[in-house]
Amino acid sequence: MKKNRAATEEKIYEAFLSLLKEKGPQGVGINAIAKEAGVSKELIYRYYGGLKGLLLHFAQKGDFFKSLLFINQKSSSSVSDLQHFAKEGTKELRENKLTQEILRWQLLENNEDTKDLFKFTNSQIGKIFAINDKDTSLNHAFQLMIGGYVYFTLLSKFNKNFITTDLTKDETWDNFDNALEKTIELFNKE
Amino acid sequence: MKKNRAATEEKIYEAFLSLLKEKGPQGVGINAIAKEAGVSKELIYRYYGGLKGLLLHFAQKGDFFKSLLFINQKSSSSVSDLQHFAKEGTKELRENKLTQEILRWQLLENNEDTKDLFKFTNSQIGKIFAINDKDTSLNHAFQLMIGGYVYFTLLSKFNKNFITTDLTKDETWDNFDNALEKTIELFNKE
DNA sequence: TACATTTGTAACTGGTTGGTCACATTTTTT
DNA sequence: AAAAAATGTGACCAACCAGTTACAAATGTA
Repeated sequence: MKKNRAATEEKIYEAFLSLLKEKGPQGVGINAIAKEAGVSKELIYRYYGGLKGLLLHFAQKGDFFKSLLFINQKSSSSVSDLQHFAKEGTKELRENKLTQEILRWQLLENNEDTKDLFKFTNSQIGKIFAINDKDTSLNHAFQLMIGGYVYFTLLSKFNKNFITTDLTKDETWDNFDNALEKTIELFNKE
Repeated sequence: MKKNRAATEEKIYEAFLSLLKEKGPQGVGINAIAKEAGVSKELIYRYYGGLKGLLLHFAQKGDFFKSLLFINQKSSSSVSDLQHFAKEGTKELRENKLTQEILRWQLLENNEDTKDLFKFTNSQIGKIFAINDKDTSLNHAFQLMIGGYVYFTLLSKFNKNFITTDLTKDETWDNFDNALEKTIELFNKE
């Protein structure tokens, strides 16, 4: 057979991304990655230093959130800016499966292996939604609603509904977007 | 040794509850439960029909949310009622580890075994927070914020922070409560 | 007392996990 | 060409998993 380390490393990394996207945190094990990549698992240890090293590589490369980098240029301040960030952010969140699975991961564990990955993800999330540390009711309400958006997005993978709300309908997400927008507006008016 | 089926069944059930509360969904396996109960795992199959049956028993007995039953008497309508439900609900949610782990579970899977359990849990959550199916901005905003509260509660088990917000401080949760309250107020005023 | 039923345990099956090892083959260097 | 280094594979290990089986001991009943 042909031998090509660079290509093999790429196959392993792509297999990891693919599995994380499809199966979530539970799906990324050494055996599963090796099988998906069609390669001996020994090479994962040799080239990346196991799953731990693979995660570190992932965190440093940081090519989740790729499609969002255009946003975090300006520093938000005005109300319409905040509304814009919110709308763009929620849309992206719903479409980016990889990010969703990392966020799901944070609800399951946080050990030495995942530490760096989560740290970087969080800073990116903060930028996307323009979340600052102002101690205002609006900011707290905003964070709560972003958290809710994340929650419902993750929930929708396995559950059709939250109580009576149908998470599969586009209308539901439009309603959430509008409620978020209106809340910002109301807080700003008073 | 002494033989006592009723006592053994209780030991198994308590072991299950204990493991779910401490270790979460990942912690409740047949072997772990049997070990925790100090009993042969065969008995779990014989008395409950395995994990599936144990979950069914749990769902039917429904003694999570025990401490909340006093709430869901009245049907919410007024603004102050909604605020009251929100405040009591969030407080209870933060204190009830068992409920938290079931909610976490819903983010991981939803199969034939867990179906009934989740169904019952959701109806209880709906009652606690007096969530109805009115198609208003306030209702959507409210649901989003309750979702956020659930998210941050689950997140706080493994993560100290959400972006810059310290989830370990009581003050943070007070801020969330106040923001929730104020949002209801603002929506009602306009 | 003798037999049947219930309660309980321990061992075993077949499968999966993460991790390591010895070996073969290809590529590079001398 | 010969030696050395890099690349890749499959087997192996110990630990775990769910589930089943065979058997022992206690309890109930005839």
